[in-house]
Amino acid sequence: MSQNGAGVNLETSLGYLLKEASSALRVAMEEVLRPLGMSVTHYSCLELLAQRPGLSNSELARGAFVTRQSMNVLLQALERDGYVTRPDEAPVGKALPARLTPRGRRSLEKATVAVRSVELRMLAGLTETEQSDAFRLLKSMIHSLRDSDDAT
Amino acid sequence: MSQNGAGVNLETSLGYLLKEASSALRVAMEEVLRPLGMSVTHYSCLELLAQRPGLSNSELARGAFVTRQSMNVLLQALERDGYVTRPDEAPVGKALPARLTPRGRRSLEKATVAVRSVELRMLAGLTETEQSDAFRLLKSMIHSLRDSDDAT
DNA sequence: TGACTCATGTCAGTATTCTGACATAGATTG
DNA sequence: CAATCTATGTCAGAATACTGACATGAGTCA
Repeated sequence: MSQNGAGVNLETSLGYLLKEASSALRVAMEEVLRPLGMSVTHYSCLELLAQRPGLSNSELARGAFVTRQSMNVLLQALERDGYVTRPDEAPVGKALPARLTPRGRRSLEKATVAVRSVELRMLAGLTETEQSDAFRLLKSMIHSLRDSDDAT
Repeated sequence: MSQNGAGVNLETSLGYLLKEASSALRVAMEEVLRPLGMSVTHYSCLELLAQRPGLSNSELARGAFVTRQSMNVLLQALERDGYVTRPDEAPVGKALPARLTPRGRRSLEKATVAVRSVELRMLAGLTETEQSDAFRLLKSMIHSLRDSDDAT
């Protein structure tokens, strides 16, 4: 149409499409989590702790793709409300291993069902083969982006 | 490892991987845009206007995946700083068609080059066929997610 | 025509995330 | 052993995006 020479055509840009897909996923997740009074980061934190008990604040932050400062704010709220517990002293270093309380686990159960339904909906039109293709392609993109993060 | 029954295994979840890829892309874009004093949303707005001159605030918001209120704040700043112009009166309805000024176009040029390099890096490990596969698969996921947005 | 619905621009306040900064614990290195 | 580096937790302030709300213009419909 216009200046297509050095531009990034949004219609054909995989980056743009990636952002669009991620946005659609986030919206869909927020939609099903809102009735449970839970944000996406909130859910991510609980899910991470369920699958990898004892993760520290910084590890949770990396797993949820936010800064450790942001995760700290969330974690303190979750601790205050009794969804998560952390020891008063670090067993080693400064990292405090966090764990779900029974209440946290209970809260997560409903959310997991809701999020699972969203993921299934997203994959509805894809065959098993296409799903593993998508997995492999995304892995490759992530790897390429991270690789030369320093070597800029 | 632990409770894999009804859970969403993060290691094998396409949703999680999608979020990871999108996060990596955002980080990489912020990295190259920061020296230009430009945020991702800022760049998205200019790029959208370059490719589709005359888009309204609401249309730009949808294209950049933010609310129209957020885009309005950005757009007013861009207008104040002389990157964008909007007519005082709407030619039809209330929508004000925005356009890049020469200064906005000049500012975008450098950013486009930077972002293009990120996108190329992301696709470095993929063949042409794999890229169109990724495109098709992402399109399918987006469609599936949007389809039943209302029918919840 | 008049009531209704819908999309838009915009203001205000809230919430969330980020950047900057500091102190501390462990590992590395000379 | 001392210096340095890296990672961590945490506080504070700034930036960014969001929800809520209101008024306005255009289309629909009875």
